[in-house]
Amino acid sequence: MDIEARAHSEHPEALRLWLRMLTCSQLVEKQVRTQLRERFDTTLPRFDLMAQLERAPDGLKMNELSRRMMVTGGNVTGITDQLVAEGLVERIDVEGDRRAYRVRLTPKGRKLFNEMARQHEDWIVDAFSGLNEKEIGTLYKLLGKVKDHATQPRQETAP
Amino acid sequence: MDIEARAHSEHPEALRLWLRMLTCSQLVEKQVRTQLRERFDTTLPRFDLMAQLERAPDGLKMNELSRRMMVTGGNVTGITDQLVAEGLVERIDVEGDRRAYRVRLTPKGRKLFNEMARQHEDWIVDAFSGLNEKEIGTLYKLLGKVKDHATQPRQETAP
DNA sequence: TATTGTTATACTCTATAACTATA
DNA sequence: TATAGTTATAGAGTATAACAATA
Repeated sequence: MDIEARAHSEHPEALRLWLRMLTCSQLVEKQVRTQLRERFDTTLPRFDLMAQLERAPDGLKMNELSRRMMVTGGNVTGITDQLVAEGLVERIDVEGDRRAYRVRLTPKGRKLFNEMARQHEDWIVDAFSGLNEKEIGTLYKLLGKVKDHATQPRQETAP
Repeated sequence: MDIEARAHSEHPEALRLWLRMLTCSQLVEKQVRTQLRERFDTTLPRFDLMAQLERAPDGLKMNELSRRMMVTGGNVTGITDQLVAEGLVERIDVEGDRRAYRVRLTPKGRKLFNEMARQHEDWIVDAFSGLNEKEIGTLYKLLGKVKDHATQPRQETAP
């Protein structure tokens, strides 16, 4: 097969799929951003950071937050500073490594996050209410394959 | 049923699905943005605008571009200005309405876009290469239902 | 009056790179 | 030297609102 024609136009389905996925994500994301701003005067990255912490009762180190949020460290510092100033999260010293912190929710932060999360879930359930349970499961499973493939360390050439 | 408990925690699958979809989109989008910057010194909104025009040989009016790109008009003006300055798109007067333009690709813009689109397709095919054809089709169909539901005019109350 | 498009502005989010302190 | 985190900076991306021209 002509090497130049390798993948071109053989898989237009993948392209159409991507454009549709992007549209769906943007639709839902816009809705969530707007609601977070209007109802809680906050932003998606701030909500995301608190959501990460909600699942980690002992808190997370900055580099772990950075990895999970898929943004570089400087940004996490900025968002954390805001949330600390509002008393929603706190920095805890790590024993045995005076360079590192763990960031965790304060009781106030946890309470606020729970309120936000409850409404957030409603918005999301509404956004996906065009699907039945089985379809949601199928979508979840297929996206899992996409994620796994994209997350796996690249190994383009033969072993 | 208790109204407060209406949707809460009854559909955690929708929430998990959304978080996974967001992750997938961000993974692919980050990859695309990086490649567009490194290889073509351009950005995703610029690419998106050109992609919209590529499908409209006669060009699109600003408000139509704004709607399709899901951003407000001022931003479209800014991106269009950049692309006009580089000779990639042009503004054409609309007969019968001296307020409006149509924006369309120049031959130079079309040529460049075709090059970008070919590589873009490779990146996308690679991103979804963890799925087989049937799975891509299923995913496409399910996301179509999500999109249709989110796009339909809201009608929360009874008719 | 309503619509098309532009201008001006402000803010969030982001990556990069230089930096400090500690390991 | 390497790592954890911060600071400083610049640019992308966005929404909002006021504005001009035309319908």
